[in-house]
Amino acid sequence: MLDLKFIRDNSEVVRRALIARNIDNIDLDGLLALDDKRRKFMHELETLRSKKNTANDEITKILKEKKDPKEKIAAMKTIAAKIDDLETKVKELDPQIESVLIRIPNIPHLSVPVGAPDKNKEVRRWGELKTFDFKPKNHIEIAESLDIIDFKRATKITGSNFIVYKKDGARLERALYNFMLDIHTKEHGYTEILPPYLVNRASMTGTGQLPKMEEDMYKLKDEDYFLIPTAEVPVTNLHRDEVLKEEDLPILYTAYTACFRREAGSYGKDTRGLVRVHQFDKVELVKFVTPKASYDELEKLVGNAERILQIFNIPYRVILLASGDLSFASSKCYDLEGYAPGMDKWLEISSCSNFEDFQARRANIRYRGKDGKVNFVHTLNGSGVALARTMIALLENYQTKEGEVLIPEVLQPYMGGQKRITGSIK
RNA sequence: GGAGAGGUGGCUGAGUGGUUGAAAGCGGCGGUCUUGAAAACCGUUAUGGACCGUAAGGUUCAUCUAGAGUUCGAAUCUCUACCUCUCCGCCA
Repeated sequence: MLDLKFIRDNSEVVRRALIARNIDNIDLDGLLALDDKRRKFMHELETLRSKKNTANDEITKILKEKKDPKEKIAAMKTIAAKIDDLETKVKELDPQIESVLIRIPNIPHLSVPVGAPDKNKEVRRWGELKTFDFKPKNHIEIAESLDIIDFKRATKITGSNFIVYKKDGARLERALYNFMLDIHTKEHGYTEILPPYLVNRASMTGTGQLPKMEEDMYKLKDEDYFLIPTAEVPVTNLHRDEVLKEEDLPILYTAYTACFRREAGSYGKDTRGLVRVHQFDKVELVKFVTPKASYDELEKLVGNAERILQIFNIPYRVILLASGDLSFASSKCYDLEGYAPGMDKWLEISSCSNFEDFQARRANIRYRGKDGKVNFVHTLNGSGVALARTMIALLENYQTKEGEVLIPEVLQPYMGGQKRITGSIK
């Protein structure tokens, strides 16, 4: 959420940001008019309240002198009525202002290219595309022939775009997130968190998923709880309504969770296989940092995610997202796209964002500086990395002519020393 | 699910209708002392908004989980919601 005062003082900056994001359903002038109206009421209201407070002090004094304050009290009744009236008016305005304010996205950072997604900029590329002396299969063919993912039965027991991992598929998945968590905690300095997969409305609002994306979330019927679309939500909200200490920053968390997304409206695109599923595993990285450090921390965060792909030797490119492709709460975002030779596609495997104080303001996450002043922290997060699509990249990059899949050396200890997936192992 | 207790500042915790924005302690900051540190002592220390001022600062309003109500006046009384704790029940 942006600061209303900031919007008031920088309305042109906000207007440009909305245009850059190609958002046209925000009535900025309407908001400013409402704000103006509210401030006039507030001024009047505060004057009256001041009068009230003075009069109340006088009544107290009269009572102490054991006299009768009857006249004063009668006079105060009229003022109290006026105050009531104004309070009602302000209370009518507040939700109107709030409903616009909460839908205004974050301002893109100056380094973010302005424009539609075709303005996304590749900032670097790592690794060599693998060449095969046979026609590489896609992950669906591989998974089915090795019997490590059961697409059909997943549809039976739940519905379309769910998957069942089995045998070495399930084992590899488990190895992957264990390995990633170990790298991030032991080598990158993150603290491991295993949060709830259900969160309340305040948490979803705090990180910016609500109210805008409610139709993309799974919601419980009997409680006002949501299935998390990413560990970002519970982990960032860990410090909601808290005042952290500057000397404790940066705080770095990593968490493995399942992620649940309805993907409403995205049917027809990438619906086969593992690319777009309603439930997938992800290891997430979350940072709470001082404003001064946040852009350096973003670069480090991207580096931490890249490290995983480098270890797996998966070729990837780093994409700086243009303003039109930026998620609601983020100021700047890098996507990591890993190459999947079987599909001959670059797949988004990680997304690393700096939210500056946008989430912190919504979720009220602050820190006390060494000078004693309290201010909003900056929050960041990134996937480190998303498992389903990493699984695609691994299966397709590590496949052999014989139809087996080699297990990257670093993962072998996590799979009991096993070196390859042959399909014969139960 | 049943019964009871409770939600107060960065933290612990006092306060049950009238200078209480809120005692005390801890923590933080500044200082005295010290070669330095600790200890001790002294001082200081909520957050947000509006207005005035170049600024230092000043004036003022709000905020004791949230919302509604009673009252001239609410941290304090009433109602509702949410949350926490204790005991009982159920349960992996």
